[in-house]
Amino acid sequence: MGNHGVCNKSIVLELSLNSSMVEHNSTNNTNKPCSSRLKFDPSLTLALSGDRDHGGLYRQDSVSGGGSSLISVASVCVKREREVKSEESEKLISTTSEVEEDDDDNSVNGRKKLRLTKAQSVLLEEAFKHHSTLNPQKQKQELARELKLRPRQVEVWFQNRRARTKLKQTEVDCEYLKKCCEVLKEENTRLHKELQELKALKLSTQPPYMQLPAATLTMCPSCKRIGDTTSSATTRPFTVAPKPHFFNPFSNPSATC
DNA sequence: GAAGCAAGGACCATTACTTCA
DNA sequence: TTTGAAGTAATGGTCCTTGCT
Repeated sequence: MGNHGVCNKSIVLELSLNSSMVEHNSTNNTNKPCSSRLKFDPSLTLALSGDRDHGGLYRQDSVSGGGSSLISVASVCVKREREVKSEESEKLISTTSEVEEDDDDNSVNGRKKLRLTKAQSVLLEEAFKHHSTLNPQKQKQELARELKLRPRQVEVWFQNRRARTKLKQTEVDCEYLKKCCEVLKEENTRLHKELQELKALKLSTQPPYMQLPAATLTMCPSCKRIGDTTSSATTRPFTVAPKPHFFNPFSNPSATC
């Protein structure tokens, strides 16, 4: 009953901005790596399952005007038919009767979970180390025969294994980003502190007449001058800087203060 | 060559079952 | 013995590519 999926969504959203996100080396070069899909459509990764009814078959429904359920059910039936056919052929390939007995049990509640043996898991892991995807098809068939499993089971195992790998990597990346964030926060705090100190130092070293409210006397960061002291120094010692020299921190977002 | 369609494969989110503390 | 959490096999949906017509 794990809520891995939900957690994963938020993590993926965070990491979609991170170019270091693990690209699954899709040995099947026909398919795009998953990250390419996630990266540019974070809303998709956040969508709940109910929000996903907008593509493929469902889109066709809206065109035809019929209820989406009708078409989707029909398509599921077609798909199921296809799967049954492939499973039938797979059964012919399968050399063990063990699996077929399980299938009979399945008819009771629709799904019974097979636990892979240690040896099977080890062999699958070994295969996964070599290639994270089953390519070509022959490999799946061979592996299935070797493990005395159905090809579909091998396929599913690889899918789940890839998902697990990705989840682990995502968690690692997430930890790394958290650490980065902490470091940046500390750096930010340090810089703010430093700035305050510099400001205080500046005020204490200025002659008393310079210690006027900032609104009346402001230093221009570009020319480092306070007002126009050269021209009017004799008559008016203190003047507010002319407009171009008046520093407005709000119109200059790059300024730290 | 372009368009439409079906099949197949990969990925994803989710479900449901098993195991274990 | 019960229960909740974690692990994981299995399912269903979507998207994309490929091959055929």
